[in-house]
Amino acid sequence: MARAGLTADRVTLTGAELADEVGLEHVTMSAVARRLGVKDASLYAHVRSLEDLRGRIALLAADEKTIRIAEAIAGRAGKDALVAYANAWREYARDHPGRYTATQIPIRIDPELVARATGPRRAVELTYSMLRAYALDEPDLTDAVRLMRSTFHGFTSLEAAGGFAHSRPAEDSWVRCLDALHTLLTHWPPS
Amino acid sequence: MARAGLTADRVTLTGAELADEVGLEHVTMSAVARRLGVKDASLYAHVRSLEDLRGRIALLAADEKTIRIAEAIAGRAGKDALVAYANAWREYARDHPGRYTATQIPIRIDPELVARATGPRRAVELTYSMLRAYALDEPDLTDAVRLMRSTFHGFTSLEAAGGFAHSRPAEDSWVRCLDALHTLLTHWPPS
DNA sequence: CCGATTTCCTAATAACCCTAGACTATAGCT
DNA sequence: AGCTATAGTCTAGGGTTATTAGGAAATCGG
Repeated sequence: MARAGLTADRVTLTGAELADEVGLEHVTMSAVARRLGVKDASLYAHVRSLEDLRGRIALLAADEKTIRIAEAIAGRAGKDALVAYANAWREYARDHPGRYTATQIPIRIDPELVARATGPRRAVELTYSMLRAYALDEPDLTDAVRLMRSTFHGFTSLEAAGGFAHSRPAEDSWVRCLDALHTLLTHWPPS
Repeated sequence: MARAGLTADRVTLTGAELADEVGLEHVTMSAVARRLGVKDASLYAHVRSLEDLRGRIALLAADEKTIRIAEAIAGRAGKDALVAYANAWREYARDHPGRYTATQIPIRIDPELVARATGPRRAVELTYSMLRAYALDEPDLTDAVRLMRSTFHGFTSLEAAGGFAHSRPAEDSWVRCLDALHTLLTHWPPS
């Protein structure tokens, strides 16, 4: 009986792939086990529970998204950086809808694992870096960071849920929203 | 054996209450049936499936949220309306976290039921109304509507997920973001 | 090569979703 | 009041899932 060579990371990755294909809510222990050619019970040697698995998928997604954004904004500043950041965010959500929804659930897993995960923390730090050229001081900077993150998340989330099924292409609105955010940042604090 | 007096609406409402108390993902047919003092199978006379029930909760939430917003912005215009709208949105999400998350899932239920539901459609229309005083023309108006909705949804969603666990109170950033959006709208289109 | 550990399995329990078919309360009709 | 039709509820049961317990086999450190 050859071993399947499971690890926590492989289980997580399989779950993430499944999430992108069939939606996060259909990621079950059974489905992941089936795809890995293994019995359900075997997964519990690597993952504590289904909720734990979902949390790990969320952390994986946060890491991947952070890396993409970091690459996108490297060597850019100002509006250039803003647009690159936002597009990287949106494209990650498009490319990996299941993983992206995983990032929306409150993480309720092993705190030690969360502490070791650099993704979420670095993601916020990157947002601060991206705004550097706008030269904001605290607490304005934090407010601006939160506005950016809220808008990016809200837009991609509503778009994914089919909220923009109107006539006007979502793409056009997206470009316009980025223009607006740039204008806002250059005139911060709002008068 | 007295009848329990079930209806689709009563089942939906019970599910919604449960969602707010224990989270939407823990709303099960069994749990709803238990709360109603009824067997699981009895629910299927009123609701097609669990997914159908979730969809109905989403529609209920959309209706309720729309009503709250409509009351909030009645008789207001300009920034006054903007702030009232946004606060009503955020407070609904705070008061009914389970129902609010239900509104985020793509609705995949009986199209006839969706067509009869006025909530989601009216919600978008209300956003247009709220922006009336800013006197925008299409397609700028649609872009602005989408930006508003994205930001409101994104902020409340991130806040609910614990994304603003920083030092600065989320409330302060919220107020500042609304200032920013108002400034943006008065200078639209962004230069 | 041996003992310890890890990996994976079988087996079992409990919860859950959902269907089919039987039964019963209620409303309308005569 | 009785009869009938409808609709509301239940019992029974099949299938899936999450999770635990304990056993066997592959792997690894010495």
